[in-house]
Amino acid sequence: MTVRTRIAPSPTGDPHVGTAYIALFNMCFARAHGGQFLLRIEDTDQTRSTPESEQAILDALRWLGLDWDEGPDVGGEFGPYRQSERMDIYAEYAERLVAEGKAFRCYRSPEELNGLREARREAGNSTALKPADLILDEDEAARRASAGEPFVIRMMVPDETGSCAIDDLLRGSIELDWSMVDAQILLKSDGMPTYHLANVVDDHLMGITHVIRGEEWINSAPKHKLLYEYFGWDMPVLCHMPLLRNPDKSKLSKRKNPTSILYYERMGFMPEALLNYLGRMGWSMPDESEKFSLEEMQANFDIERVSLGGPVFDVEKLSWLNGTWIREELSDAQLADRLHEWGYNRKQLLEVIPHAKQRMETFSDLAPLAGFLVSGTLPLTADSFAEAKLEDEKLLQALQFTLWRLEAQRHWQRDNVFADVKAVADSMEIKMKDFLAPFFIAVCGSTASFSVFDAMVLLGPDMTRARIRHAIEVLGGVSKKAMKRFEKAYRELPGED
RNA sequence: GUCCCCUUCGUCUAGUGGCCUAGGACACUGCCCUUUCACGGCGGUAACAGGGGUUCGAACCCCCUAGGGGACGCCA
Repeated sequence: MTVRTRIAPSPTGDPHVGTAYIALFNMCFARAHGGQFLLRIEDTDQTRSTPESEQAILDALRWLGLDWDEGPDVGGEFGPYRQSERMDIYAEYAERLVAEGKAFRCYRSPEELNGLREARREAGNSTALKPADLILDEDEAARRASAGEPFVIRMMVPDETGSCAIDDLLRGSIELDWSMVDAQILLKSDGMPTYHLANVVDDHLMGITHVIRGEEWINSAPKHKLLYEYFGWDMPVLCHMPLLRNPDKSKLSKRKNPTSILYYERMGFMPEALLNYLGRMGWSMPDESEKFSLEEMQANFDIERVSLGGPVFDVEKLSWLNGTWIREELSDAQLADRLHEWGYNRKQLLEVIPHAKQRMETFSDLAPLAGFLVSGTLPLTADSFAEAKLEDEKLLQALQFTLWRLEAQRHWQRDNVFADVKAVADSMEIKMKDFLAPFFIAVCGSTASFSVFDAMVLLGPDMTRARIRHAIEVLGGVSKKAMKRFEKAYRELPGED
């Protein structure tokens, strides 16, 4: 048995807990059956992945204690788990399907596609574009081809009304209507494969026998099944895990919850405890114990014990669990080592000292000056913001707008963070000095601190955003109605789209 | 809107037709321990979404309804 977790770097480079969640279950499943557990990095979208964001994910998984086997090298210089630069192997497979009439070149422009979808919608059909919608007559196709227009390769799909049966390890047989299945793009106009092609080709080449992935993939399973049939390959057994949820039950997202593994590390959670908690999401030990190690989970793993309701990621319970790990599993000496390793080491001290030194008269000044860097959620109340000169609505707006802006920031460096904050201040026509006050309080816990931008950089994106989010909460939060108003105002700000 | 998945305390879950008067954990709460706060110990509040079947018997099987979620991209 060989299973594999496919990893997609997020645009911001944050390693997502959902990735670790899926990886954990893949790994336990594989190891419990004496099989292999492989990783595969998704690298087909150049706008998303960078060497740094890929490395960040691998590091985060290792930090959690997850390890993977060295699988077959599917074609690259980057090792077994990493997709190669030799993307041409996918083009070859795509062309093979074209030659066999199982895929076709599509020269349609984005505008044409929108028009076609609109037409289908108006006709009361699903918006799934079918080959019949897309294929141009021979003359036009030849014209565009000779004009050198960009094209993609799409797969042929049935235009019938029946359904496709997909077998899921946990859910049994699922019937999906062919009407919902569009002529999926296999190869993009830049020559890169989409997930669907790369996924099938890689899995075949890597000898994958079981695929455990998120529930969000159920709907594309018919495409994958079709591709296996087209290529004449054996299809792996599919298993779709429930999705981790926000407290409001929506799919776990950064906007509503800290989702980055880095946040939990920064917050001071033990990797063992975080992994343990992830293992309790939708799964239970046969004896229902709450605290267990990765080894224990593997030893007792049974995929049948996965429950299908989407579990809400509850930081409160995670905190309790982490507490039990600290108290029950760590000797005093071990805890000292962990603390040192975590945030009380020379390297981290050297990062703070340049900012703290000028403000110190005695060594004991350091803790009040820099304590916020080794804190989690700051103990703030609405009164904490009394010093801020902004009126309530403006204050919330300033925090919310900046938070949105920072959520989109992909390069967490001082200049960029500064530019983001400044941009919002300028567009709201608030003086920087007044604008910054609430951020000092939200991020540093006080207006008496060194540069809030340096603080944000030292704290990292996840902790910074979590603190701003927390500030908004203690200030009473933004009501649904106000949120609508804010979103509108935010869009209308100069410099925002 | 269309299709798919899901539905046990507020949350994570046990439960695979009789062991269920539905068990455990977090949170909340009462008491004990304690110079305080925690930790720990002992209690408490709290759930089978609703309606129809099947069955001697249903949280569990089937159907309908409702609710939640997901998918409908040259993102994964």
